[in-house]
Amino acid sequence: MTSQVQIDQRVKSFIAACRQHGIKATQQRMEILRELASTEEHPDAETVFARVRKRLPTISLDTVYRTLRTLEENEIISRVGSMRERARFDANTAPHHHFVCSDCGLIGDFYCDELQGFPPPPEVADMGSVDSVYIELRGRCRACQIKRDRTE
Amino acid sequence: MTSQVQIDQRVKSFIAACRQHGIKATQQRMEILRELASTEEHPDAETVFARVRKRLPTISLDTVYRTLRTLEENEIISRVGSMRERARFDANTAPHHHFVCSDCGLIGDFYCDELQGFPPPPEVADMGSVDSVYIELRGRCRACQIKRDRTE
DNA sequence: TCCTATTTAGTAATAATTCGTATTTACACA
DNA sequence: TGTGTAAATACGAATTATTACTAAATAGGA
Ligand SMILES: [Mn+2]
Ligand SMILES: [Mn+2]
Ligand SMILES: [Zn+2]
Ligand SMILES: [Zn+2]
Repeated sequence: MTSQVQIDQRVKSFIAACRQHGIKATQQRMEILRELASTEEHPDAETVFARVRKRLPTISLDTVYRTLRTLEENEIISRVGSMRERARFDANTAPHHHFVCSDCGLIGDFYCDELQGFPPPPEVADMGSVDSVYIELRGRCRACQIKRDRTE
Repeated sequence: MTSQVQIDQRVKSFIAACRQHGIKATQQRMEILRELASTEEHPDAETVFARVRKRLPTISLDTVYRTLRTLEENEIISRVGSMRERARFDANTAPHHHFVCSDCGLIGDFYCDELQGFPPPPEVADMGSVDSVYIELRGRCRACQIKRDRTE
């Protein structure tokens, strides 16, 4: 899927991005990014650690976690799902979706028929069968927008 | 928003649902459901615990967690966000969404322009500003479907 | 070359959730 | 209306992913 040339290219542009963001293009960061860019399986931190360790035997798990966070903050990689927050529960059984404020954690319901009856694209059928659609709109709630405007 | 009568009705139908599912309608379960049905704020386990405790002072946090899981398994309530245990990372920066197998955790990419440019409904604009759309199709991957067919 | 951000190692802290187990309780049925 | 029993609870302890200390070593990059 992803050729060696493409991966090398990605790492190269990462080095440029580091300069832009003012962070160092360390060996560890480059190898962690290379590992992630080489797979489509969306690995977890432990998996990345185990694989990068083959090439950089002294790397620490701590560095992997720290680096993944740094890369995410700089929007070089992303995280699947909404981990690292506690589980939130919902007794509303009507079909609906959520707006989530990424500053304060507010969760609001909204209803949308178009999204509700959305047909899964054919490429998904190849992967498996879908039994539910989870949709989350992420942004900043009114209150947090105001709060943010005041502090800058 | 939700009237006392409606909440009582919900608890009453929960008792019937318990009979259906073959689980016991305990005081704890009823109060936990009542608490969730009384709010639109999608509380976490600790919050439910704190509130239910006012009415059932001897309830344990463990019971709250266990009950929320039971209610979720019986599809009486739902969980906002992902229930995954470890964070998963992604170096694919192209706009895309995910198919997630709830049996084995497989995560696959898919692309869909209609979803991509989807306009947030007006009720969402009242809540705040949206900066990203997170979509996850949940189901069972090919391999897990086969595995499941064999064991039943 | 040299300054300093970053990594390492190794341990400890957190924090959400789950487990072990003795005890209690819901409820089917006698 | 009592009673037996599987299911559920309470409580503390355990687990697990992740983050936080530290001090000393390393290595980017100007
Ligand atoms: Mn909701
Ligand atoms: Mn992806
Ligand atoms: Zn907010
Ligand atoms: Zn699967």
